[in-house]
Amino acid sequence: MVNVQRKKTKSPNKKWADKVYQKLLQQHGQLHWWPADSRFEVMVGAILTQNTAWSNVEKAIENLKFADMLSADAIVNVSNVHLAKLLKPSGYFNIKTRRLKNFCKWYLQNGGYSCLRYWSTTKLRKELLGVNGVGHETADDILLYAFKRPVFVIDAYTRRIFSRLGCITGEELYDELRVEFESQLHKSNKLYGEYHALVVQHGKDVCKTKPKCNDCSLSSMCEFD
DNA sequence: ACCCAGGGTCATA
DNA sequence: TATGACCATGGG
Repeated sequence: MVNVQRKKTKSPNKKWADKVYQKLLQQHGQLHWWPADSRFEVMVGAILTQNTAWSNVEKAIENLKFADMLSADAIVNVSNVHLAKLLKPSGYFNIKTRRLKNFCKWYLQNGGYSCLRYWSTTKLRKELLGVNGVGHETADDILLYAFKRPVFVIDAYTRRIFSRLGCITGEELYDELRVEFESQLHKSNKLYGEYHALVVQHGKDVCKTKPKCNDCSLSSMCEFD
């Protein structure tokens, strides 16, 4: 008998994800994400919020609502210049015009939510990533908050906060981090949804500055070795 | 005036 | 695989 798989994964209990969640929840409370009136609005918001402050996205979404354009049919049929005007406050309006149309075409071609809801999470993610303008985070936002799939969303705040805590390096590939969080937490779209909301809220409120997190309530948890 | 925000694509090496 | 340029508004 040669070396039996000595693969015990050094630290079986790297359970920092749950501890940090409890801390964040205690500090910020339930946030009830994603803020939107419909699933489709979630999807639109996920695309418009790319590298953009949410306050600016809200203005663009209000424009779409006021113009009665918050539907896939309306978006694919309107001219690019007109759509770009509505999206203007969210920034990158020319690019986002194309991205939003790309997404809506895909959405309609596949029968909309009533058909897509039956797809597996794996297939949905693969197809979403095939839409030009939809990357990992946008796809997972849509999977989690619009399709209610248990998918943990990774964003810049996640990397910043958890690398400061010493839990991760911050250089990991997107899916590596997603799988790491998902492996530590029970598979629940409610949990993942609240968690991501808390991460963003904490990032905006507390861990704003780059260099260090001095006055951070999580700093007491920096002893994970 | 400067920095950043709830990213992603494309060209290049 | 990995780096850099580019996209553009509004608030601090």
